[in-house]
Amino acid sequence: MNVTIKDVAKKAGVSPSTVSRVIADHPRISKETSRRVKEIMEELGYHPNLMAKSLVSRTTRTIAVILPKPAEELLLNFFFYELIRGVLAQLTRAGYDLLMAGGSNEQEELETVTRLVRGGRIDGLLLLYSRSSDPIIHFLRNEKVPFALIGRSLDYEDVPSVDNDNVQAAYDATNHLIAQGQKRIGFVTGPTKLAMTQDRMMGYSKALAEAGLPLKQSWVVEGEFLLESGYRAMASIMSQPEPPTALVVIDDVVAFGVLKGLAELGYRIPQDIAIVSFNNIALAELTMPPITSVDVGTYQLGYTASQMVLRMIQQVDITARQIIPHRLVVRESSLRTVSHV
Amino acid sequence: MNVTIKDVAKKAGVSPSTVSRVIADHPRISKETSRRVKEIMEELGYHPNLMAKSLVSRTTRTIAVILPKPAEELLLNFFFYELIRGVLAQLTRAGYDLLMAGGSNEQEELETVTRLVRGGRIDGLLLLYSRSSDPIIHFLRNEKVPFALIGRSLDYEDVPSVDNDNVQAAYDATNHLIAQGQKRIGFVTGPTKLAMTQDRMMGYSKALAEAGLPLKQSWVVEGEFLLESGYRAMASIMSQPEPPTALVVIDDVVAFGVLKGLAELGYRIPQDIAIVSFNNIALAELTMPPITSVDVGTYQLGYTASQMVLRMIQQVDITARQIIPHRLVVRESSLRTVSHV
DNA sequence: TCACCTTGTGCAAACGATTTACTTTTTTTT
DNA sequence: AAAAAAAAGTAAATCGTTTGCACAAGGTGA
Repeated sequence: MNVTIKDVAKKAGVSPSTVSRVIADHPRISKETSRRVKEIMEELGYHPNLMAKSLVSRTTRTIAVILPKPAEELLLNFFFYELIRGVLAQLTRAGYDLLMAGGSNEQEELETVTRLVRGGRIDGLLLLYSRSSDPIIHFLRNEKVPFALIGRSLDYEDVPSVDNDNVQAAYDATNHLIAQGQKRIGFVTGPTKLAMTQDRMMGYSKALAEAGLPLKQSWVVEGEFLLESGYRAMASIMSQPEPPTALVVIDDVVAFGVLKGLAELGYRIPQDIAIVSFNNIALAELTMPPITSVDVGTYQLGYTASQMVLRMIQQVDITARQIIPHRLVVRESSLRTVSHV
Repeated sequence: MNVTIKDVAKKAGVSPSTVSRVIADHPRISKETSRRVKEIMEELGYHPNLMAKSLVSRTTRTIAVILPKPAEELLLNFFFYELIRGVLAQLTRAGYDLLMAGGSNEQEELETVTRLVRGGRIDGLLLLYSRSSDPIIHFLRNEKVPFALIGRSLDYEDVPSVDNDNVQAAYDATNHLIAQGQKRIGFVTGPTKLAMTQDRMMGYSKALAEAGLPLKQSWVVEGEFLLESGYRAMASIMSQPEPPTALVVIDDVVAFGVLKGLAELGYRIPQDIAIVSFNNIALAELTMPPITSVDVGTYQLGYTASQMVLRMIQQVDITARQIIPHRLVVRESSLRTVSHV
């Protein structure tokens, strides 16, 4: 059996309440008593039972991250890991633990969230994505649980969230291609349910429109955030009579697939097809050729979002949407004139 | 205030104990009562308080993963994510949650573990690495907490763990280079404190010895599991009078750095320097050239280790060491005769 | 009919902390 | 030196469950 607060109290010749106050550094406790009790805690190797503590304090010092749908698939995308790195950094700094949970479908996800929230297992949570008409967001608002979104809610304006200006980001990326003289620019996109996808699509079409360039529906392919998606998209998009000569790709990992697909079809990059993508994961600079990518400050996104949740837990009322700046990192994959190494 | 078991009891006109028994599907409860109580639970949106539950049951359905030292750095290596994917898959399957925690140095790590274990916050845990004379392992054995290691303990024989046969893996990798006619084979290694590093080093030297090839100390460079490590290693290793013509690299990410370093120095791969590395992360096939890598079944490693912990929680006594098979995946980076695409 | 199961339920004591409201002791003020 | 105020500590209630034991009612075998 573990050593409890009573054991410490008995050995120190004081009441449990006193020990509790010593732990909490309560001012009512004399220097001398405090010292003695602490010594005994040390001696007995006492550590407070966190469950008992949570039960009475209604607090757990734990934040949950909900892993969407097929967590396994999702986690194949390094973007999320970089995000989690940021989250973890902020949470450990603040002395919070991170709980990862999920479900295998939307229904199960909601059940998990309900279990954790109603069950009092967590103090707040973080959603790593934002899709339209999400029942989880609805639930969390009703329960008034501190939570923040990475991305933005398509349903509610005032959900605390951390996001990029994805419209502008895609606008910049597309304009970069246009500046390189590209005229036939396609888009390999993600699930259209996601806000991020919709925003980037909008920036893309805005740039095309302003430049007076055509947006052909056959140049736009939808997929998942997976390598295979990009890979498969190439077969279809390049087989049409007049294929694009440049592609905006929703995500680096997808772009890796695009690269692989194009290589197999015998296209050279960037000479035949230029590529720009998003997220700028570490490996974007290691492919051949290195990929031009919009750095969205992924780590910052996670770090800031956690900070937001932590603030909300401290009763700070937040309904803000915070924007993390992006930055186009130009590499070989998008350049018209290239001198190969 | 949340709805408690008492609220349900009152509304159903039964005692809290009865409600508790309904939840647990106790056989002594009548069909009729059970039905009525369940109906009311549904109606009130009742969810049991997990903290109270844990307090009395001394169980949390949570497994912790301890992130070593500078978690931030560590997480730059994709190997760990693949590991965590496996862990997560197993845990969610079994209805367990995953808690991630860590510290910024060995001392803090131990404190975190102590807090979680003594504080009763977790049912078991998983260590993602194994270094020599680790105080955490020592602590966990004393406390008799269910835990498993990925890798193997250098201090104790009987620590439940899941590992590869790293000696054999490195032996195979090195022999592959030898079979390609390589005579001057170097090794870019990881922290020598880790069992994995030591084992691979051994397999490497064994293969060289058997083939009657020299092992020059100046061909062996130690580093971290980081891209920079591999990158920096190249400057020193290639500047010597008789540099190696082939390299065994401890990890794919490090190999990425190696590739980058060699490219900058003007070496061609594999014509000038052949490369073999370990872990076979998804991106190993996307670099230019694609990297020959030993697939160690990373996902399996995580999956199996979690399973082991779960079994131990179910009182199954485990002191076994389980070996996950490895497999050399040959790609361009190691081949002597190459026809470029 | 009686002693004895079986079945269904309730009471109350844990689990290990925190916290409110008191009590006791010491110090200060007048 | 008495009264008031401050300091230090305690007892007991509470958080929301589970569970051992008691008990009532109905059924069974002799």
